[in-house]
Amino acid sequence: MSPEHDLPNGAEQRQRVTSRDVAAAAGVHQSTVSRVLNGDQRISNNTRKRVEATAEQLGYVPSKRAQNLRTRRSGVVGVMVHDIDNAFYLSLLSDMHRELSAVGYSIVLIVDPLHRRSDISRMRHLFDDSLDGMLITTAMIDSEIPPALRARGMPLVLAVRSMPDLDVDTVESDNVAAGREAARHLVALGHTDIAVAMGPKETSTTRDRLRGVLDVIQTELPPDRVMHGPYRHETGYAMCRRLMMGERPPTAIIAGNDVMAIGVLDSAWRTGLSTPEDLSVLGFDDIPMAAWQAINLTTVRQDSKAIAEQAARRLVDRIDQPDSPPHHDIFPVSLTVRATTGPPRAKHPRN
Amino acid sequence: MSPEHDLPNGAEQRQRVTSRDVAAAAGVHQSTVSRVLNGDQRISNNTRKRVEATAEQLGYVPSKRAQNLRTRRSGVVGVMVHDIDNAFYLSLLSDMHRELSAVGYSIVLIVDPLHRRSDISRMRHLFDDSLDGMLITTAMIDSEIPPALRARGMPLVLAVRSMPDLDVDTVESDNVAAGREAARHLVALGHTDIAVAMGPKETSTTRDRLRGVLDVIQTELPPDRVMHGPYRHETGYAMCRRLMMGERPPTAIIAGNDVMAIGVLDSAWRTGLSTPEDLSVLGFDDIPMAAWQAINLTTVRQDSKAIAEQAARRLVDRIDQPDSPPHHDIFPVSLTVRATTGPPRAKHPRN
DNA sequence: TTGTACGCGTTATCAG
DNA sequence: CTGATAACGCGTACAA
Repeated sequence: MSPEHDLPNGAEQRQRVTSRDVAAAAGVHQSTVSRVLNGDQRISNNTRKRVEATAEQLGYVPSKRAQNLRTRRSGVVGVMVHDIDNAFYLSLLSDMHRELSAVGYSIVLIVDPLHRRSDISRMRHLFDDSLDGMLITTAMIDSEIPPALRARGMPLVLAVRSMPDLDVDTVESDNVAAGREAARHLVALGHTDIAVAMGPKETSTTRDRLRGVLDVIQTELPPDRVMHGPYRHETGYAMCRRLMMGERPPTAIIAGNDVMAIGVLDSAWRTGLSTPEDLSVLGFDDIPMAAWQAINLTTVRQDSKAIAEQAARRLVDRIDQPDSPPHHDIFPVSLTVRATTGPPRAKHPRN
Repeated sequence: MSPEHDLPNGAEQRQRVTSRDVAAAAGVHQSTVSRVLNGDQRISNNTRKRVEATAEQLGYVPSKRAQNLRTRRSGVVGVMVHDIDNAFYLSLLSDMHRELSAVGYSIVLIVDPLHRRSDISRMRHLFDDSLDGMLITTAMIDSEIPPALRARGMPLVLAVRSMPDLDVDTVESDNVAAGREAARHLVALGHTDIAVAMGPKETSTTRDRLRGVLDVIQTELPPDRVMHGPYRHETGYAMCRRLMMGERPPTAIIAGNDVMAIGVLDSAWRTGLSTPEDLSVLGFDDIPMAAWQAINLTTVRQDSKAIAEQAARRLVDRIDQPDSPPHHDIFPVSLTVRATTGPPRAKHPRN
């Protein structure tokens, strides 16, 4: 970026109005102006009115930069998300924003690329003092950033995904229960050959949902029935292709989340399979799109709004009370049955 | 939020390491530390090494807050978007983030609620000096914020939507051409009764696309064939319902954007209509979802990546050169024909 | 009720 | 090549 241009050139016309200017114009001291604007009670109504009037008239707005330095707070929290193309993370972001801006915080976006490891050196700016706290939705089991931030004393909340080895405020769904619900539903329908097309092994969501599924199935899944990959549409697409082109395609696929499940559906439909007759498909999250007529996906609902709001509240509390013991909030999930799951077709060789 | 707690209580343990601490430990003056970390050339290799070593060892990170005050720059730009549930705005945000963070800027999210007017008093924080610039994607023809920001000398770029009365950097698609492409396609297929289910009247996108459509149709559309509403899925859904339940349903609907078009499709399919036999549907943007098998929407593509990147570059330039003349970039669009448009069914009364 | 004085942690200018 | 010193614009204890 350009260095500071030396003094009175073009750009300098728009000098800011400072509290000193207001003070001079109102015939009081700068500190009085400061007091008035901070609602100090012991200011006479008279001067308060006068100061407020001249401030208004001069169009004075206090310098956030100076306030930040002085108060050692910035009123800004970072929210770490992945490359954003998942409706779940979007509404999460939006809900967090509503909750945080209501209490005076702004949000800066920290994008943790889904594909490549976010090394700590590229994230130096998280360690300057520009943020009052961080909300992290992209934690992996072995992420380096969260422990590093914690060691630095940065107020921190993990949302959606947890880290077993890190004792910080965490807000997530009961993903083991989610996995169980999913598997129970399919087993109850009569499926015996279920494949799982999950997200990355290193995430707590994947690990927990998978554990829930295995709890119910009660038997190890053969290796070709368990796949892992990024939480993306195209991952689901590719996994479904691989599974259904194989020797003995499964009768049901549990996808890592709705976006992947829709990728699975997209692939299935494109190759002429119909759901649920040829294949049952089930996701997690219940993003709005899952309810659309054209998709109509059976899924295990996760309450993203509750998670977002609770995580935001926990962060605000943590900033105010850095030393209180961490909380771990777990929200319930619920199965929503729609049109992509049904009994498997009676057994006979497909031609 | 909590006031500053008086001194040496709990939270104060984690005092920041300052350049003074480093200076003391390295046996130099604080200003030397500053010079080393800013890569000043006239520092002896000897002391440079020593200072860098002790800085590293003490875990020193320069205070952004102090830098901001001193340099009068924050390295933060605001990006104004609507309540985020449109994939188009999401990828826009993500692309802008990539481009801006590459040159050292952070992004703070400003959410302009889609439903209620964002009055200027609720947006006071845009006028403190915490932002180096603003990228606005939510401009309406009569928005108050952009002119107010401009009057204050805030570097400003309008992306996606323009404001005819405001002479600032603007980056948008050729929406008139987009409207023409849409109408030409349907007319060529033989449609003569086309309805438009557009976005808000007060947006340049709506206004321009509608103008393009009328250019081609060459006749005024009857009032019941033109509808306006927020750019949302449910708006498209409701409009389709109203249109198709009426006396003489149209044979084609041009929707304001893809999200609305998908709402239209959702409604049509839910009531048993099939596309394109009973109804042709066409959108704008070409969001990724439009290409999914389950949707397969004919749409006029808008190059959101190019717009995002160009807008980001323009803003960076504007911040560096506040007084250069504004640019107006217009990107071409292109029709993508998929499965939701076709010839109208031969005329006979529906039963 | 208000003015005085100082410091938040840097960057930048001026000496030496 | 490096040290001393002055801002940047505010909040706040202390004095009056």
